[in-house]
Amino acid sequence: MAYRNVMYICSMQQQTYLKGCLSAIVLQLLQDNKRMYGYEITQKVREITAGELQLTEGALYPTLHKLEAEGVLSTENSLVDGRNRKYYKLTETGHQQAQSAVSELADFVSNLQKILNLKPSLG
Amino acid sequence: MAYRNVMYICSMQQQTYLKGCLSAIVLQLLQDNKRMYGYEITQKVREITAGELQLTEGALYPTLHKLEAEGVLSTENSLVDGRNRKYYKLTETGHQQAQSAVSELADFVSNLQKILNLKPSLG
DNA sequence: TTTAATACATAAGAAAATTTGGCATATAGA
DNA sequence: TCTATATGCCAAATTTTCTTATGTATTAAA
Repeated sequence: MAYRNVMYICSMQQQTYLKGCLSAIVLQLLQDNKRMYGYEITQKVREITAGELQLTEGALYPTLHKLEAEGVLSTENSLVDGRNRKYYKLTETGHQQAQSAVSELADFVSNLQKILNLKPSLG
Repeated sequence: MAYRNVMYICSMQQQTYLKGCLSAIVLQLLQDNKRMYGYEITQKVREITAGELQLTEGALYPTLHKLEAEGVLSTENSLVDGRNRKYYKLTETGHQQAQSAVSELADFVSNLQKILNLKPSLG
């Protein structure tokens, strides 16, 4: 059985901050790429963040299933090199949801930065 | 009885993204301000983010208690205008923890931005 | 005197991710 | 050939964390 917990090479703390952002990250990636499969998403995030962020499969797949159940994502299966892949892409309504989720996340990030960059107050 | 749920004027979505960041936000504010009390923290965040982020008391107070129990924060009570205030400040070890937590959060924000700003891939 | 603001606190429940396990195929190395 | 690694999907139990809903109490303004 293969060793799975690659996570420990990442910052434990940053993983904590992921809470709540996972759906938005998935939606953003699916706006940038027409279709992606689960494993590909985990690798993409790892690549973009130079290994600093690692989506766990235990978190990702339930999220994908939930988004599909909500009608935000649709799927199509394909067999590649003898291995199954399940591609996800945004539905029509999914595109709208993705845009609003991503813009809200961007706003949140901007608010976080305001807090982090805050100069010491006098008093 | 006073009306409590001021939260509905904020973005529900952004509140979701808060998950996991609350402690780090508190620690950052306490690095910028020698001491703060709970209610003050909620108002400070509201002020900094122009009302876009609202820390709920139900989330904040347990977090403050947890950080105190961990030895990150210490408290002192004071009576102001007939009302009790519980001031929190960073302990010595708290300062170190605050620094690492905040820098990790900053890294996380930077990673999020990489994901959000990602240009569409070819293919 | 009722409402709103200030100020603390707790408890039940939901939401979301983690942990930990499972299944299966392909490939490279010892 | 045996093993580890990489690829690819999934689910259940648990834990963490926040939301929602209260409770208590003082001050001030309408």
